[in-house]
Amino acid sequence: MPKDRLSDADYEALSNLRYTLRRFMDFSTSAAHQEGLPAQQHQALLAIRGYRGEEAMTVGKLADQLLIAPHSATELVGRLVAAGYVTRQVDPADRRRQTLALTDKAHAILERLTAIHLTEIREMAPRLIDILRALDVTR
Amino acid sequence: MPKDRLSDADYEALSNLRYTLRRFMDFSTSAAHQEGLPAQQHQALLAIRGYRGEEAMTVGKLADQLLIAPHSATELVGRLVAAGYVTRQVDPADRRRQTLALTDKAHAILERLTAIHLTEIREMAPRLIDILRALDVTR
DNA sequence: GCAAATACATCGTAATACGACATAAATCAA
DNA sequence: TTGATTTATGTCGTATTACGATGTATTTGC
Repeated sequence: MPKDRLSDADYEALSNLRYTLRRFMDFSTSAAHQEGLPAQQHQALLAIRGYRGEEAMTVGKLADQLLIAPHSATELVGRLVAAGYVTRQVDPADRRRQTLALTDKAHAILERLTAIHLTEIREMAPRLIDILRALDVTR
Repeated sequence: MPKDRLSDADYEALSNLRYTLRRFMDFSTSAAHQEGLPAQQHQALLAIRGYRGEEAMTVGKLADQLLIAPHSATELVGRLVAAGYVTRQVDPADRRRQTLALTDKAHAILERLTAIHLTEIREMAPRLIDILRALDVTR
């Protein structure tokens, strides 16, 4: 029971959803760049900071969170360490693992970025919910 | 009145939001690839199809929709035309403009992709709305 | 009818995720 | 315990794609 046929309104609503998401992503990328961070590095910092409150993030778990291959996470972390945003140290419990932590510099930047993101999201949310409703209506 | 301070829960909720969005994007990218389409080409087809129901899309308006530079849209359209998904012809009303239209092949693929996207969105929506609520609660 | 603006196009470049491959540590079976 | 397997991370070359710089054609404003 997928449903009848797709209407022009379906395509339009889906297109609008993607446009809204793109604008959010674009806002986010710009905000990160203004803080001197590539978007993916910002996401890495957020994933580390937001990981179940405050558990120990590792390279592999970061890869899971960001939906990238483990070795891509390795490279990303390498850039973050080089830029002074993250420290990496061997996990004593399993010496194959590298635990990651944010530096003060990263905490400061991430706080600013998170604040403006919350503001932006609160502005975007009603529009987003309207679009989701439009898509569900056709159900 | 931005508000007090950011809590662990704020970071976690924002991180969860991004993770949910990434999974949707990842789903979408994979679905497009299974149809032989790079994600950005899929978005272009959707933007052309969904543009206010059925108006004439142009290279420039596509750039606006995709939030890319006009010349990037040119290149993207070039790839779409080469792959047989889009036809491009001079707009008689303004011969600087190129109007874009989908081929039957593109319509067929886009219909399949849109159908499964709607299904996926309906599955994701409740989770998404919960997260948005969590972010607003802290308001 | 000419300057400015608009729309699209071309080419070389840079960023980054990936594939292929490699290393080290932990686990498990005999 | 040792050796095979799995897990976690790392290295290097490559490919994709958006961009900057720049160029051409068309339209518009005065």
